[in-house]
Amino acid sequence: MPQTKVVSLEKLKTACKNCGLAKLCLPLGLENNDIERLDAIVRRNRPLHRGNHIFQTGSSFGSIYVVKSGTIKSYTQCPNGTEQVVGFHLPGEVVGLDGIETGKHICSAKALETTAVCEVPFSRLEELTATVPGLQHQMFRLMSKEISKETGLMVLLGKSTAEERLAAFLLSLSVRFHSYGFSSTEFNLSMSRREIGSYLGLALETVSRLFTHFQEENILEVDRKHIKILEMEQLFKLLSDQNGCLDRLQHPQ
Amino acid sequence: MPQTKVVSLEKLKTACKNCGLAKLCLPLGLENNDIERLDAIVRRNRPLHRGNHIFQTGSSFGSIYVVKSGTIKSYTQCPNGTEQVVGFHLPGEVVGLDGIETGKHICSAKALETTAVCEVPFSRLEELTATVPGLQHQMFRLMSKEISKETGLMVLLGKSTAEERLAAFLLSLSVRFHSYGFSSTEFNLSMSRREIGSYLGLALETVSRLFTHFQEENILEVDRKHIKILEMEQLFKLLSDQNGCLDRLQHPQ
DNA sequence: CGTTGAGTTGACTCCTATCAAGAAATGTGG
DNA sequence: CCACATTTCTTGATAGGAGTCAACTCAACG
Repeated sequence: MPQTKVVSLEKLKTACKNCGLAKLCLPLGLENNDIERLDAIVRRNRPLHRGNHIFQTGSSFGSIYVVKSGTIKSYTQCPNGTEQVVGFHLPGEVVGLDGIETGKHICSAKALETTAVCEVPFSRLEELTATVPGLQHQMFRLMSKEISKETGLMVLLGKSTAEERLAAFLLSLSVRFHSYGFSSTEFNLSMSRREIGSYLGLALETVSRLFTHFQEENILEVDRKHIKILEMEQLFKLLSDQNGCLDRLQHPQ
Repeated sequence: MPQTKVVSLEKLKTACKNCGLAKLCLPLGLENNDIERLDAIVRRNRPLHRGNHIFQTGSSFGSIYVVKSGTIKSYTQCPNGTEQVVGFHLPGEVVGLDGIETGKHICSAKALETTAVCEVPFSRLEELTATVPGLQHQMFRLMSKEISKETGLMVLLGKSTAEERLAAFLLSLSVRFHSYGFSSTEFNLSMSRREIGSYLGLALETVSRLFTHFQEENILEVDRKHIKILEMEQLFKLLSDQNGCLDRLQHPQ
């Protein structure tokens, strides 16, 4: 049935694109009906507005989420009230893997702007990974990637200066935007200076100063939330001088 | 066959204990022959001496490793020569999950003292997880735990003072030793001040000063590598003041 | 018994947090 | 649509925590 075949290939693309799990199934050469099975378990909820939560610390874990558009911030609330940002999740990236172990989420996740996510019920995903050849391995890979990020983070937060941290952050965003088809040199930050600072272990004032500093050096063009990278090479140089371990900080998934 | 049953239960304990994957199979109530299958794929290599590598950055990934005794340090080498310690792995803990994603290890792992590890060939483990009910979920949990550690690390490295970092480190060791049956208040550090500093994002001099400081405050008794915790409560207090997000920094697995 | 590496301690410097005030943007309600 | 309130961002001044440099002690080891 050649016609079915063609239809299925189309389905693959659209289904994967829609469910946001493209990275999960595309490299596999999944069977057509496997794609459909994967597609079938995905819930497409209505878009989140700025400030809406996907889940909160302590809430019971049931699904993982794939960002389709917008930005998700994951964070924890420290007892003294301050929040610690632990991740920004751009389109194509996965949120919620922290909850598998205990069955409860150990951080909260909220939308920084209007954001669409796909919900993948985890128990149903596990049924699939147990039966669809190769899908299990893809899940292991996905989680391994998250674990690898830790290495880059330790270098960044342990050894690097404020300048290096912001450079690494901007390059990370650049690469991730690019991999999803956006410009790698011009984009809008959906997070505040404070949130960037929290993520990078810096005070918001330091982040602000660095933006103006990078602008003075003609490395960036900054207009509030709008960023234009003028000298990508300069940003890279800021990293490679001290450490080159930052490559794996946050690659696209 | 009641007798077989008893033997198998014994086997469960010894097999799990030997292979170091106790945490992986014990909570499952695995079938007897499943235990044997898990046990069968584990390779028991000869003990490592201080300085021996399990794997190095860039080497191809084939197995994960479970520490049976001793300590493994995982680290990356920065271009400028300095090393960044990214983890210390105590008995019962797993090393090497970083390699799944790319098929190459992104850090090196070496023994800090005489150390015994079990090697679990990953492709064979994957065959098992695909067929043994529940084992897949345990693997997901194990990896989720590693991902969760990231959250604690970000708080620790992003927001905490030197004092808080060392307190968190010592408490983490304490809990992990305790969970494996060792004393929670008295133990030997297998890593140097420099390595602790690298892991915590501090200079070795700072670590040294903090040890003497803690000793002056009668929180610790320090004799070179030997540590005795006198005031566990004081250590906890150092954390809870600023942040209580550090619980999950490094729990036993 | 000299050599080597690890650890301690002191003096000094510098990066970045903190405090503070003003500017710009965003949101709100009449 | 405008005035007011609120938040975000910027910029400056100051202070403190931890890094760096350096000298010394101590233990390990051949």
